Amino acid sequence: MKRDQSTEEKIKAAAKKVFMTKGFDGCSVRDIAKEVGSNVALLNYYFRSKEKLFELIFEGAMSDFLQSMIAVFSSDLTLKEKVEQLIDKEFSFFLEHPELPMFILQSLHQNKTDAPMPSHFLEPIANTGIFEQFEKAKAQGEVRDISIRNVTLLLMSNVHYPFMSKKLTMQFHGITAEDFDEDLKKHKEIVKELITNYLFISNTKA
Amino acid sequence: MKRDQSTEEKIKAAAKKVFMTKGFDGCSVRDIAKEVGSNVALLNYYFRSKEKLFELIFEGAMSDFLQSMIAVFSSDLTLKEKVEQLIDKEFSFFLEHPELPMFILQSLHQNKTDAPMPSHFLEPIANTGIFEQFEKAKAQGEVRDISIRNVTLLLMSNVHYPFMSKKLTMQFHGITAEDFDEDLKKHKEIVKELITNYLFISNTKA
DNA sequence: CCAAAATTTAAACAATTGTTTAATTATTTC
DNA sequence: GAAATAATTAAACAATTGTTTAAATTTTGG
Repeated sequence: MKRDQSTEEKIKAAAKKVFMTKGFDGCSVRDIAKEVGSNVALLNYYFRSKEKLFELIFEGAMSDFLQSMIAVFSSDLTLKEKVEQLIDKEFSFFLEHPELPMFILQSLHQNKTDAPMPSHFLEPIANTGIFEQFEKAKAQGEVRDISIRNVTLLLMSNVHYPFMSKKLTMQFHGITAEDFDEDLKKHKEIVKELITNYLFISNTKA
Repeated sequence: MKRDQSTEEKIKAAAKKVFMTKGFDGCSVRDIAKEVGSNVALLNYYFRSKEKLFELIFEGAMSDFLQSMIAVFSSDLTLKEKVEQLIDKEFSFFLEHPELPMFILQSLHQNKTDAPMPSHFLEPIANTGIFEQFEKAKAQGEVRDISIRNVTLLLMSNVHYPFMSKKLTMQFHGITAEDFDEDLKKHKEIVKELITNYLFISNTKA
């Protein structure tokens, strides 16, 4: 029977921190144990292996990653408002979890998780009816003729990439982290205007 | 004295392939040796250590990464033409080196290379006069009032990210690699229109 | 309070890591 | 062609890897 709930949670928190910053290959189980302040064997006592622990962390991260979209989509707003809100919400979310995009994409890239994305991640998004709302707006000529997949790629590019490219951008321009954060704010506003201007046909409210 | 130039090159090629796909932490020197078809000791005979070998590969990758920009910038085109050409060229370049953006950003992210970007990477770009051309166009009202850093972030986001997000996007939409490649082509055209429309004030040719 | 169960630990496991050594093979040089 | 040099190899190095074992400690339940 569980004696102390917080031990398992402490390990998960430590694993999340370490995996997120160093990646699966970039850390050892002893790194995580040190972060917890306890023994290596404890990790395998609660979670059966480094891989199992990672999968757990990854799933949680993926969940967070997608969750931030759902609230916006299931609200009662126009499509244009949803796009604007999505950009706002995603930016403030990633400001608090700046390592998330890199962690997700890198883990997928190196097949650290082979399974296809579980439907319990994707169904909630589909269930918001956002796709139907988009197709309807397109049919009514409120929205440019563009596939939802290309809209997604456009949004993700402009929302995820900046948080992955901090080091590159700072080195490229020779600027400080503070400078970069300023650019980030500006970028958000640019992207909002850029994308809504492009997507939505003027003189109608979608 | 060198007996066979191609041995050193074969190791570099193998190291590039392995590092690019698996990352520094994701592979062992024996993985590379196996790819070469020879002994581990040979790697340290030509390059002193795994780290030194990696730094060499990384620098080459970064050089390629930036090189693709320079040709466009130093050409004799209008700013708008340069932006359009840059997007075209970058896309065809990354179609041939799709792992490059992920490799660069991931390596920087995990401080696999600590050194700041050497000036011999950045100076050639500055020497093309692209920055001056941009500021001039801005002063003449041909270009929207936006910083060059934000333009860069915009371009990089839309050009680099798609190649990093292939797995995520495929899983997210449940599509095949062929589907994704189609989306990529479309994305390029969208981005070209999107960005030029946004940057350049209409009824003038920048 | 005491046995049983759950938790935590230290220690050891074999396998793998990057690197080095020393011996072998191939090439160059005169 | 023989001595010298360069290239390549197999083997071993100590350190680190993920995992397991078995003992110690703590908590639980009667």
